[in-house]
Amino acid sequence: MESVTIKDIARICGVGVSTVSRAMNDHPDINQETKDKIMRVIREHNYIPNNSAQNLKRADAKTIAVLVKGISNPLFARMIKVLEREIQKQHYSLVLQHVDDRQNEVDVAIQLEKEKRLRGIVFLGGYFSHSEEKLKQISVPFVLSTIGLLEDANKEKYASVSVDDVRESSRMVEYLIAKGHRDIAILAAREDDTSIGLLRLQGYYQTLKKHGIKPNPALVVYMKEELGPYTMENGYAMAKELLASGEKFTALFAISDRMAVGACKAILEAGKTVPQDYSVAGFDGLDLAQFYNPTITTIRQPMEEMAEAAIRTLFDMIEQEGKKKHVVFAGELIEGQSVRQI
Amino acid sequence: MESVTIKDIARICGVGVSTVSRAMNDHPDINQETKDKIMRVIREHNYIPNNSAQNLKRADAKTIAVLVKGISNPLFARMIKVLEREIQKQHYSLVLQHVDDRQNEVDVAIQLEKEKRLRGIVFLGGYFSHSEEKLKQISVPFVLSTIGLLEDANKEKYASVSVDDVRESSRMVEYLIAKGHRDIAILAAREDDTSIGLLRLQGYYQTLKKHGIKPNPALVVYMKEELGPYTMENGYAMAKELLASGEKFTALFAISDRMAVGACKAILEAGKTVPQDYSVAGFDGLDLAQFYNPTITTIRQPMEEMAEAAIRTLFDMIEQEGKKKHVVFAGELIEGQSVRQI
DNA sequence: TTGTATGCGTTATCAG
DNA sequence: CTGATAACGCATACAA
Repeated sequence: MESVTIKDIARICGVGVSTVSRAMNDHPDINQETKDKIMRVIREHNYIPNNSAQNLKRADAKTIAVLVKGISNPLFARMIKVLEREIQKQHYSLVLQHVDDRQNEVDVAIQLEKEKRLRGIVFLGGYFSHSEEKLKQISVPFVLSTIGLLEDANKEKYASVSVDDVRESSRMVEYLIAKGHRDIAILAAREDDTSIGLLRLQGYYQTLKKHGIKPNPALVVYMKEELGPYTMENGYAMAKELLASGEKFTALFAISDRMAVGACKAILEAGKTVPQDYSVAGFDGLDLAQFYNPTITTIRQPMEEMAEAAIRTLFDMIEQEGKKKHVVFAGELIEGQSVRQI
Repeated sequence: MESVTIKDIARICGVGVSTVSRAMNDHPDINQETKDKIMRVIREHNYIPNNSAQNLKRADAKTIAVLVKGISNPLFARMIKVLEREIQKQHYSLVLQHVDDRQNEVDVAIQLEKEKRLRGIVFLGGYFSHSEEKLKQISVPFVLSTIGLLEDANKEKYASVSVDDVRESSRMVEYLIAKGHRDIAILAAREDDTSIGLLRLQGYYQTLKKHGIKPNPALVVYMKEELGPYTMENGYAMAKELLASGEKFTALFAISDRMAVGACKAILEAGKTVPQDYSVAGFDGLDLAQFYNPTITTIRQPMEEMAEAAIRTLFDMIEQEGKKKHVVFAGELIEGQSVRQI
């Protein structure tokens, strides 16, 4: 079952390998007849060029890579669709790479850049507090998306597209306060989180402070490490714990929609209802929020627009070594039925 | 920003390239001192071997590929986790490939097999009515999972792991009938579906027939092509249409949990409730079914076990050109709160 | 224990 | 228009 190579094709056709190569790659100076013949033989023999050899040789493959951290994150599915479309439109090819939870996305990027001849990289998700030294190793333009950017990150190295997680989180807490809530619990990320989870928590604290509400540590619940991050399951466990603590609160802000849904289940199991007994708010704007009953009040992140901005920014950087833009999108508060005025 | 190659490392260390290669690949016969030195230089210079060159050269990389069709399918996330773990345990490496909706998964597999030196392939999802000729081109063992296998498929070529979609669908319809329902609507796949969608629909028809219930074509709703397959959105639109038709029914069987949730929303919007006015059943056993309110009665597919069986079967085939097993798992009916006795 | 040389499958650069 | 042939970066048989 040995693979057929370009040499085999050349031999069969009685031509040189370079002619076969020309036929395949639509080179201009080749006799149409020989080309047709070669292409026919290629098809007959199911010949497919070895991609590794191509990558090794080709000066420039016009491919851009999309690295996705957290394949299960439903937010990304929509972004990937957009990226696929736009990249194809620019006649680039796309290589989609899944990054394992344990893997470092920058390492993967560096590796991939050696392997394929990348022109640019889009990072989706992941935590981005990486060393200057590591970042320096990736030599093509890259843009970070939906990643929490801490203040001290070295922003000259790359572009980014995101929402202001502090501000959006704040927006939601403002809303809850405007609805009359003062005892607002939050289902936050892991205590050691340094990414969007931390930013959203900061937004929470800032807004409470602004309104003269003293934060109650008992109302801040951190994610369970042993459960999947941002999942319904985790939100359920967190809310369960919160309710069991007996601490008084009227609103619950979950930093993801999935956690919000999990929390709702915990509340229902406690014999309470949403929003009569507890108001619940989420974050992300997944279809889940809109289809759940009651619909979940949430912050919608404009994923499609963000994906478009990300890829456009990347192409700008590729075509002209432009400065690194940092585009910040505004989220949108979607009022559902899960929050009530008190 | 030119890449550093093995030659550079060799030059810097004052040794030959083969020595560097030996150092990296843990070859036995190499002086520990020179090895240490080489490894230090490698680290200092952030050298990473070019994977394309390795693939081109290496006789055997012990890698197995997992091809996933439909990245947004939440069922697969759990399977992939298992596959990652098991493949690592066998000291193989895993390459996870996303297959676009428009791409043919067999083509992708053939391509990938040329590029990397695959030892085996796991297909997750996708429609599998492929030509004998195409299948023949993939020369390593492969196993299909959670894919609707039609009767006439040539099963000698590959192994498979799945649930019996006809039977499981039938199981649910039996259950609904036992609960006193006779006017059972179904939210099915696209009318031209030839995969699991068709099988589940067959299970529905068979069971109705068995119980002497004449199928009512008005109660069979097909997926909207313009909306994502198996999504909440699609289920919502389908149920909306069904309700608007005015056709009488007491139970609604959606062939995916997400569609079931979408249907619930449509029912609620019509001013009705689940399960008082309409009973709703799903399929898949996602966490969504369990967290929705009411919890959705569904057929749970044992994804983890199926993934384990799939990879074990694959390794069996790799190690000993064994016969192609076709493992069929039983689903489990999970009773939720969305179906009532009438 | 180490270095040199060859080839993996392509593409690109040259002469014909 | 076409065909040798030299890279691409690495692993390995073989020679030292």
